[in-house]
Amino acid sequence: MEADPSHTWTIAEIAAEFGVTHRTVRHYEEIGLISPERRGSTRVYHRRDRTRLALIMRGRRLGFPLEEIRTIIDLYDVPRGRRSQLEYVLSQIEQRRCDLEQRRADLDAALRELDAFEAGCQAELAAMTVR
Amino acid sequence: MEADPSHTWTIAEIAAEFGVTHRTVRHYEEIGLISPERRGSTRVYHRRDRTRLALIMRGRRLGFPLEEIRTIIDLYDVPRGRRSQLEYVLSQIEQRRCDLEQRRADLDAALRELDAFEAGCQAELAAMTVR
DNA sequence: CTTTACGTTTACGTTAACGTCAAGCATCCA
DNA sequence: TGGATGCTTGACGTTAACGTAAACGTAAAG
Repeated sequence: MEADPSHTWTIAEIAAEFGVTHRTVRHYEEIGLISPERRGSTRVYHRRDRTRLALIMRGRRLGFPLEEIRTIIDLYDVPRGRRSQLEYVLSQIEQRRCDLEQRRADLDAALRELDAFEAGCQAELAAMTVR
Repeated sequence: MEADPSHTWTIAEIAAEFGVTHRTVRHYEEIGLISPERRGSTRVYHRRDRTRLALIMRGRRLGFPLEEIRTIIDLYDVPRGRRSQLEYVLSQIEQRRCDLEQRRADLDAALRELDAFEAGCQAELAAMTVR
């Protein structure tokens, strides 16, 4: 929402924005998911940190453990200067895609079952209404 | 895979089939996710238990906590004799659908980002190959 | 008849992901 | 200047989802 690329945020602002406590934000730093700048002892968050936080939160909504989230978002930051590195990243991408598509298959199956179940309930309800 | 509806399974068979330990299966019983028959002190699993286990495992793959999985699969077993019960179930179904669709949105976003990132990497690789 | 295989309960241990104090600086503001 | 506010670092507590070990029953198999 901020256009200025040099804008920074405090831990309170970041926590409020993502709907978590500052303890949570610090926990993510402890395990190396983010690494805000320090001014003195105070943490200063940049856009890069917000980007990573957003990815973390989405990973959480999807139910991924933080360790797995780390491998995912770190993938976007791996240096890709050499061909071997690029090829490694590409292989990891395939890996991730498989995982995500498996999940989507499960999700779609769950949604279809829910639809069928709802239709059944609606039918029952209609039958009750009639009599 | 078993046609006979009266077929039963031991805990070892069930655990092997779903790729978990017997401790896990017992844990699910402890928290009331399944309730196998008892013959003496020995657990006897029926098709109903397998069905629920399958739902549990899918919930796990989707990253749901067991408590949430319970509310989901119990929904399929709520008595729906009275209109009020049916209406409650239908409202719960809507609730679940919202949740699942939010997840699918997140999942699709993640997949699209992955696609874009892969395309970028492929382009980089191609540029390296050319020069 | 005792070993082996499989089952049971009880209970403490472990890991992840934070929650929850406590105690201490820094700064703003009336 | 003296709270109030906001930030910091410990460090112990908690919940979920099992792991793991002990100690015991039972039934088939050699």
